[in-house]
Amino acid sequence: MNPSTANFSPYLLSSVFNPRYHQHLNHLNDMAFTHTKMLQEIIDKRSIDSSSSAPSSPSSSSISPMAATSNDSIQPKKRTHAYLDNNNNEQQQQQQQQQRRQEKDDLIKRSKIKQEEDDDEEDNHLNKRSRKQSKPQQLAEKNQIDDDEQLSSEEEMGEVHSQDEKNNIFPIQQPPILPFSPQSLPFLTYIQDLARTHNITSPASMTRFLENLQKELFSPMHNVGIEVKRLAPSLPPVFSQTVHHHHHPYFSQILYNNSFVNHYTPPPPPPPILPFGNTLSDRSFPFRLSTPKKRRTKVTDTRLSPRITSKIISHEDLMDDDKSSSTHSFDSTTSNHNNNHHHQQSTIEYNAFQITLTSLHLRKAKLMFFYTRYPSSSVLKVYFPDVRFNKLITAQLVKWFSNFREFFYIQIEKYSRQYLAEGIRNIEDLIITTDSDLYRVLNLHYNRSNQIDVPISFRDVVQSTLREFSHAIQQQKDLEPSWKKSIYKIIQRLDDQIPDFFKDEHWMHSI
DNA sequence: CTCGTGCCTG
DNA sequence: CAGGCACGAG
Repeated sequence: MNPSTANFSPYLLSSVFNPRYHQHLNHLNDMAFTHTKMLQEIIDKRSIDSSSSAPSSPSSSSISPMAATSNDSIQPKKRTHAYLDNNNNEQQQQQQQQQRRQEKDDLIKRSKIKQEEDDDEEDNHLNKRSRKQSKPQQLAEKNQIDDDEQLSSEEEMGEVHSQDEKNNIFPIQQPPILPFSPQSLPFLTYIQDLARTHNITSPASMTRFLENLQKELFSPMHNVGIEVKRLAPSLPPVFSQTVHHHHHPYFSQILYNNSFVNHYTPPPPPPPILPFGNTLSDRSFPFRLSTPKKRRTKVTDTRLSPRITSKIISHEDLMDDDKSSSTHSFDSTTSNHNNNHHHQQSTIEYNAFQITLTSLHLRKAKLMFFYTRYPSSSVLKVYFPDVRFNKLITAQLVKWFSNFREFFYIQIEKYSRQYLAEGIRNIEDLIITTDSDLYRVLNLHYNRSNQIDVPISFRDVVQSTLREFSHAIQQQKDLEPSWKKSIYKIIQRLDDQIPDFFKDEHWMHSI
């Protein structure tokens, strides 16, 4: 709106005034949370092993070793992470950290085995319930449920009769979800540490960092899946199920969509630290993405999110497309060890390509908007040849254009009313030039760097749209329920052919 | 019930 | 821009 904002530096715009900056922080927060949780789990597993093999924590509980350890593994979770958890377990934790460095490899194997045991334990309940849980609105809560079940089954595994423990645990299990609650602040610190560890001093290295981070989030899970299968041919379904459930196109999406890179302020020159990344990728359990989210209230909801979620689950194995029944692929791939080979293959293949839309794709899409406001999904597929399309991706792209349109129409309506208010009577007087405010606003939105040849046809479209809106408003059509629909239809016919160079990847990378 | 769309929210 | 949601077609 205000042309003067164009003079602001991108950094100021995005980091200070742009609310998306907060989203970035939240995403990073979540990532940090996940990582911390993973590390914590490793520590926990370690403590389980050490306590069962060596009497290192004798007095902590008189019940049994198992009960003691399961208790340990729960407490840190409640407090969101171990950094804050300097209570009774301090001694034990120090010990654990030392041991962890020394016997990292050993740990992996053991914890994997341990994981299998865990899965065996919770197989029955979890399996049945999650399958039955086809109701979409519950999927959002699935993570929560998983955690709960995880907790309870761990307890059962240790000692079921510890009702007291459960009671103690519950109140803290309901932590606040506020993005910047005191509890989540440490994660910002944590992510900074991560960045420093990865020697991030420039946006370029930041990119690498994010990429590595993503790999660490992805590949280990699959490696785990494979390895475990090797170790235990009779892997219970629930294990893979858990893995699948927490699959993350979404997560990677976050990594890619975030232009955090652009806003990142390099920290002071960091002292070299141990390669931390390996530790991360060493974890050998299916971590849970318990990203706090608003819970659904409606029961009737069957919308995008749940559906997509289920799609993710079913599609990550067969990225390519729909046709196959989701439930089938899900079950067979997860619970059947005869599929070992297949599973590996799909896993590898899955790791091989990008199933994410990058910010580059976004810019490209915006530029395409100059030509077409209503691209069909088939058109999108043609003009994004480097993208591995699945329903998720398609939905996202479609959503992008939907958002583009929204902005487009909102601006035009705004200016339309403005012009009318300024006393314009004759619609023919509404002429859009490249210098028009409206045009500049739109151009700024879809073509920030101004490095594309905006087709003249776009100017025509803007003008036409403006006139349609003005006309409708003038006629007070805007009082009718869905008066914009008819305008939309008209504008939809004005779509142009998209130039072929949009298909060229090289060209795309040049923008 | 699934799926695609549009609105509107954060 | 992405999440959520209501609605309607199939």
